[in-house]
Amino acid sequence: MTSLFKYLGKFNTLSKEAEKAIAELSKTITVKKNTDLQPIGHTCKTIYFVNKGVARIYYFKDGVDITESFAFDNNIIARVESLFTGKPSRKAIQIIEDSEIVAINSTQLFKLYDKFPEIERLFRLIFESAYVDTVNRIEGIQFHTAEERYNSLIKDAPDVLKRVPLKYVASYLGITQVSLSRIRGSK
Amino acid sequence: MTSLFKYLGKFNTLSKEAEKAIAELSKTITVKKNTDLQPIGHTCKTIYFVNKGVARIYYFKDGVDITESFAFDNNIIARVESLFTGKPSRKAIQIIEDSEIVAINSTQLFKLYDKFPEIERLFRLIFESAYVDTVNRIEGIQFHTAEERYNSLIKDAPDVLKRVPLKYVASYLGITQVSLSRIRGSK
DNA sequence: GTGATTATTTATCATATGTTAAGTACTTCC
DNA sequence: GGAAGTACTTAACATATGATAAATAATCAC
Repeated sequence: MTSLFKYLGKFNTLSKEAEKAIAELSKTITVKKNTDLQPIGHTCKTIYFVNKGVARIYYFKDGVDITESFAFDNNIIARVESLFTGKPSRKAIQIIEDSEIVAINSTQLFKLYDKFPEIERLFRLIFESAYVDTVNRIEGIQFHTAEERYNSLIKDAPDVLKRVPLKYVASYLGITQVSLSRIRGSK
Repeated sequence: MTSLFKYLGKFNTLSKEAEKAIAELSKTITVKKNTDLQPIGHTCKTIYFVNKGVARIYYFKDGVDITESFAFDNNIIARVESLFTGKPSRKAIQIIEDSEIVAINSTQLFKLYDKFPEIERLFRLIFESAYVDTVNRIEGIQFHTAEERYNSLIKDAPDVLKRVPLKYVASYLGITQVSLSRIRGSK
């Protein structure tokens, strides 16, 4: 769980008591590739930290599997549209390669906010940062061609292409797998 | 400023002292149509609340004016990608019709967070909600045709079309104005 | 109110991406 | 290690949206 606290420390410095409180409601699990951590239709009550491995959030649009986002080593992943609303999520979290994951119980975590303002601040800062990433992503989706999007993925996150099946990358980029192959072929 | 506190009250109940503290660093201004509240290149240090009127966030992509988002009566608008990072924003906020705006000094507001955890919580909840909206918007952009996006805009926010020039709506939907006209014409 | 500017529509042609289908390459599992 | 399934590519055709240009409509300034 060391790397979790190293990650959290980048957002806010925590007291020993706060770290202990978070550790108490977290547990490390190893997960086999292709496993769903949480199924579609379930209300999200867990924030996951990818210690080592890869995960993605996905859902079905007209029967087609769509990847919303990826998380690699040392990053957090959660279905915020359910986590923050309490509504069931239409999305699932899937593990893409054999991974080591820290599962943080969000119901209990949110209860800690009253006792530990430093923890509330920590997660405020984490999700503010994620919010900024999401706002920036809209720009990338809306006003770049698929090829430009693919090129900047190669540049910003070359790991994705090595560790994630292309079919998942395609829907993440907002195109079909066939289009992605065409773009790759034209190089 | 009454409607601002009515809006804030939907997210978190505030003590009188907290309300007073927020009121002290806010000021109501009337702004003429087509005015930029804050120019491009400026680091965002203000959160705006639209008391009455319409505002939008926009930027230039290859010389073309792109609308990122709108805010109507009784809503908040801020360039979060600058507000939360401290970096200069490539975006501007423009007033679209003569409006009454409450400007909240964010530098001072963030300082209140230490003294008033209830204010930190309030804005955490506000931006968590905005984050969820943004995540949901990606889905709309990425996997619906321009026509579907236009139809759901009519349905969810008919005001937009009445109060906002179509050229701004087009880039918000991620298409050119000519395409938007074609879609409207085909009905 | 008239002219000038700005907003919107319509038409034509170009192009990126989608759809379907088939073929090849790679994995997995008994 | 061979069969079966899964992942990826390639090709041909269809279609939505972009680009450019020109026409009309609405708004603004004096």
